[in-house]
Amino acid sequence: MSAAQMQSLDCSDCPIRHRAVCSRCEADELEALNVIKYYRSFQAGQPVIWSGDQMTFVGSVVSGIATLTQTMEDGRTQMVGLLLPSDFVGRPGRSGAAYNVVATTDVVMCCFRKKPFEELMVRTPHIAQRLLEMTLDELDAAREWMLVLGRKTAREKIASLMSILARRNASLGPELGPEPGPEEMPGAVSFDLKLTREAMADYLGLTLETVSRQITALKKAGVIRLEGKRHVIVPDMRRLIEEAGDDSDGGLVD
Amino acid sequence: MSAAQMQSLDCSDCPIRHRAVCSRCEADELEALNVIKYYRSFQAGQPVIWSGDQMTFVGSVVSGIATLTQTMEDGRTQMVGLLLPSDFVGRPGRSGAAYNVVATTDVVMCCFRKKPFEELMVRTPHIAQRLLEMTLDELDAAREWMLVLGRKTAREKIASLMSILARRNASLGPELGPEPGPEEMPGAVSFDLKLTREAMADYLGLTLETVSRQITALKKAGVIRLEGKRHVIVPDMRRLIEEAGDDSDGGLVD
DNA sequence: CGCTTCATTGACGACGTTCAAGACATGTGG
DNA sequence: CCACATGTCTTGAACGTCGTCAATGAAGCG
Repeated sequence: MSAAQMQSLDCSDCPIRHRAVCSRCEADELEALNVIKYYRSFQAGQPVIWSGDQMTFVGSVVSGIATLTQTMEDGRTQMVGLLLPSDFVGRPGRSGAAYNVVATTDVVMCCFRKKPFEELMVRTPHIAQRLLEMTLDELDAAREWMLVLGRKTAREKIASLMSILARRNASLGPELGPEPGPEEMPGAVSFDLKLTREAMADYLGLTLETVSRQITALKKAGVIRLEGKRHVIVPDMRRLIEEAGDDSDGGLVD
Repeated sequence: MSAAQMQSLDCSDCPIRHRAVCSRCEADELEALNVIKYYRSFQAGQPVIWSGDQMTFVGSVVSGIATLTQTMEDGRTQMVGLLLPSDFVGRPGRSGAAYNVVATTDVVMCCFRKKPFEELMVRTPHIAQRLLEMTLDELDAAREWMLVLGRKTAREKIASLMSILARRNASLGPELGPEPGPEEMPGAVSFDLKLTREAMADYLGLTLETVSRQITALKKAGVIRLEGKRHVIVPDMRRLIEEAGDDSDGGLVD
């Protein structure tokens, strides 16, 4: 779906209607958002925002995947966020971007002009409440990630990433995830790996060579299977979670 | 200041009045908070909350330092948050704690009974707004930290930690930070290191031996000086920031 | 077909961990 | 006052994981 095609869509038909920052909004609130919103497309590989730039908008990822990265002067880079559909980009109350946002696949964003959005947020608790909830979720994810970065081995890191992607992919619902292939066991999970080895390395604080080696190792151990380079089949999620070093099943605390 | 001593204090005299979750509140809002609040002390080394436990309260650190940690079954632990005065503990809308919170020094907390606090938050945008702001700040800090964990060398990690502690210590204001000693240069920064080597290791994803070695190395290089084991003097902040691998001066993006 | 991009594999070495011993400070009991 | 235990920190030596450098392979595209 391109930005042009989206433009004609009503919010109530939006694929991320029930998960995005607007999910709590009533009809009149959606209408208020509608007047300050516009859609924008980004091609795979294109930057969405560059660290330090002025931000003229905030918004939601409607489709595609984008990455949030930080870079040191000498080029070392660390991914600090993985933006899937419904995730929010930008920080109200701050004018400059703190991170690089890059479209990893083709991306469509639902953008709100920043100033009007901030004003609207003050008047619309439903938006602020949802944004708080989403920010708290992101903070939890960031903290889980810190354990991965700080304490896990390369192999556990790869298993953790696979586990996260499998879970998030599943939670998008069958219509957004890939169809289960014919040869997959019931209970098996599979997903498309939409990141390059380098992007995975930046996610996990590894080199791309180590990523490649550990993927091969997990494949040889039968923890995952690959179809092509980018489609992953997990025959047994519990096994994968074990390899990730996570004790509990990773179910969310409530 | 003990919990008992705090109990008699009015919110307007509270040392964290202008930074905590209540900082935006008007007099009547403070009064509403006041009826659901109570103070509680924790001795150094004592747990405040254990991961998985039911949370009966949320609240602010009034004085002292606490740590937020995650632990794997085999004992590997990663610190995911360092709680200084005015920082908020607990997540509204969730009943179980996701992390271990441990008092590193003696700690006094201003606690709010969780249920009433959540109800109050719905009616009081000033609280929700401030909480959103604080959560966004924490998310930024977590992301900075991810770069440290994923991409920096042991030496850079230590320098980064020192740099963060020096900065946060300074921002607490002179009355909360230690007095500048007699022999310190103007422009020099100094602070008390209120973490053990092991806590620093858990913060940085290192072993305590590596922490010890790198501190010695920075000392020998003249980047820092030590008075005893726990008081750090930074003769030249720029030098320290260079060692941390941070290009810009670490000033906040606005 | 050559070119580019992405991924795999191997050899080697550095950095940080592991294991172990010892230093130093503080507190306790004989 | 000294002997001894305990907790924190430092230092050394050996090891291993992961990073670095380099060659090769596989897939897509003009």
